[in-house]
Amino acid sequence: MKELIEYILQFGNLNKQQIDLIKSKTTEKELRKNDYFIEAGKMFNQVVFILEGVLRICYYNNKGEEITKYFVDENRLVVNPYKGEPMPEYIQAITDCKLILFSQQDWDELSNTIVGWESITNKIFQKGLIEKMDRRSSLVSEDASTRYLTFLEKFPTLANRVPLSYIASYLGITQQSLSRIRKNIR
Amino acid sequence: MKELIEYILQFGNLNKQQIDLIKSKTTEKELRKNDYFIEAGKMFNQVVFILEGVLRICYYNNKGEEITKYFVDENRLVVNPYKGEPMPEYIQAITDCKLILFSQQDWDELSNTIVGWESITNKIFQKGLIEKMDRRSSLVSEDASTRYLTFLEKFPTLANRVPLSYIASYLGITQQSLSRIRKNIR
DNA sequence: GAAATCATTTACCATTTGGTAAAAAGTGAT
DNA sequence: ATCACTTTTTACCAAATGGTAAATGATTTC
Repeated sequence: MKELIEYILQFGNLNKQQIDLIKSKTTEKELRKNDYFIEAGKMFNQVVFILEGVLRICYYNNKGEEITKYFVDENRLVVNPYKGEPMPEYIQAITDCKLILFSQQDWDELSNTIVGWESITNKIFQKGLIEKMDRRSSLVSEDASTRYLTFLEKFPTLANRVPLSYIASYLGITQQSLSRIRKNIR
Repeated sequence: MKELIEYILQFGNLNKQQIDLIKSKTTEKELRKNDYFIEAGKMFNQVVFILEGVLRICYYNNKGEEITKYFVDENRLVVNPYKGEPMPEYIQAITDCKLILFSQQDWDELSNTIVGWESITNKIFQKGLIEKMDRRSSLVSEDASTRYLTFLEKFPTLANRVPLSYIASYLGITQQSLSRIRKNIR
């Protein structure tokens, strides 16, 4: 819980009362490895903070291949970018996870009590999007080896606890190619 | 100017007085084809609305190749995602352009007078980012032909007025490859 | 309108990546 | 330890893409 509060305080100041109010809205949830947290087509009306573990966002492309779009690990918030619409993607636990949950409603209604809450949540959301964009941008216009090396830099804690097939589809290559690349790098 | 106001009104309601205030903060600017609007490393403290023409955002990768990261065409706002930091990328006019400009300060200070302005600008910014992400996401995990076809769908007005070399680098392929792909599609 | 310049296509071959399949390595349960 | 199962690596060949260079086409300038 400390981690969550520290995370939020990066984006604005809060007093003890406000922090307690935020805490009072949380629930905890655990996921087992391979559990789906959200299925595509369903509503995702929660805000999620990852205490432990790794989630991935994935979907099926028009050839029916499962594509990993993004990874999210400890001390990050997962916010629904398509508020009010069904999720177009799956959210799956790659490892066992411990999560802190807010209902989207509670999360939004905190702005009725906490002055500046909307500004904080907008900053959080925007920073997340910009970071995601930055990480995905390097996946275009670089060859596969460079993409893998960049992945290792940008997700330093992930390489050893995520199946290679997920990393391969994140990088836009087959797992055979990724295996070859890993061999050449050694 | 009508186009700008219509654009903003998509994100929230404004009365005539507020609209006039917004209008009073604008200046116009024209660019010739190939002019750089912003150079990498310099500050970009403006908000730009494109009345006519096409801009591109580009940079040089670690191999010194010029990479087109994104295109922006008519009736879109260009907002600096790295407020307070120097721009890491160039913004260049691909065609002759007519722009409407706000200084970042004027743009931000409108929230002192217009209730809900911050909410409107956050929505604008977030929608832009989500759209950009959506467009760029399909560039990973699809083969080059599919990427080109997707580009034609997502930027239907651009194919005929943008040099192919820019499109190629946006798609992450050489212009020779793009030329081959275009030949096969015909 | 001709020359010069820039953009696009084509050609050739080298390199990278994909597709299919099998082998090897790792994991978990009994 | 063995078996069943999953993940990762390897191998082989086909297909796609890159790199270099030249030919064609389009645009600008004088």
